Amino acid sequence: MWDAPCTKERSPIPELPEVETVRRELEPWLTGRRILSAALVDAQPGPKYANLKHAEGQQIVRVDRRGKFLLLPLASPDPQRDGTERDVLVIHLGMTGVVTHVQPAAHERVRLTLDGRDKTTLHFQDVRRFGRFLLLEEGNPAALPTLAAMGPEPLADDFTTEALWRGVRGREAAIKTLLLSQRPVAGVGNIYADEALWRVGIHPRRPARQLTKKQVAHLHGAIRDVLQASIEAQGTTLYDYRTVNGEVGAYLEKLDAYGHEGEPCRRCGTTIERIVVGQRSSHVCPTCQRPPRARRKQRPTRR
DNA sequence: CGAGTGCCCTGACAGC
DNA sequence: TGCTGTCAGGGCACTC
Repeated sequence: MWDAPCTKERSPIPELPEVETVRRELEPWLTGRRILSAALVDAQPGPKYANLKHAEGQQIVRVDRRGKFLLLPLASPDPQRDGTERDVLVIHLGMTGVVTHVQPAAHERVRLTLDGRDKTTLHFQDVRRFGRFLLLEEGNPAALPTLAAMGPEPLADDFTTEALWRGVRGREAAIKTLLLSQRPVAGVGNIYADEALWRVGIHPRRPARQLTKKQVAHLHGAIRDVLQASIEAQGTTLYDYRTVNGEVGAYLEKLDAYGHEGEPCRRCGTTIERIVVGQRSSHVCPTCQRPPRARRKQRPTRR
């Protein structure tokens, strides 16, 4: 079981599997509902909550997901716009975002009222305000640059080894930094990046251009495996998380690298280290994941 | 354009 | 006890 370093872990950081779980919960609730009102609660207007008023009167057509973004396309009641222009309600959970029909005790940022008979209020709670809840007007995807430049969905058919290879080939940046950019593939966050890299024995700091095509093929498989397994597990683990106060084992036990600093590597027994890559904490086995040669120190500038 | 850095924000926790 | 400092991290603005 876990020693002290892990007991302070909080609820899971929303990555793709968690967001997909939320999407599946929202879909039957929200599909077809009309938004009667949209309002900020404990929040200041700003780009994170842009154009919310435009959602009023519109109908939620679907509940989609793109990477870690929830996308709710809206149908306008205006017949001139219907079918041609579509606004999209965009929700990003950030670190602490929660969408619920239960009134939160604090930190509610956005509230929607919906038509229908039950669960007619949607609350967006976000303690740390890293999340977003905004309306994206069609034709303005540049308002969310990460979404606009996002790579293929990791579990979709177009995420092939070849696609990942194209996304990382020749790049100088550390492979983990590149994965977190969402550009080679969508939805990979800090936890699953560490997990996938551990599985294939690639050091997170290794410049992407140093990877062989075979390594990229393995990485491609590992990303899919890790995310697929997590999605399958989330149905129960995330639910347990919400109901069993303080219970952390079910979630973290599935991970091999993330959160295991100071523990033996499950493959070779070497102590897992925590390092920083691209200003994000990273967990590596120094034996399985051979570090790249230290960068040559720059010569001191002469004077 | 790619790569790197700092910032946002708040609660949990360590240390004194 | 209560204060101060540190940490966590997705996405974005900014610089070079």
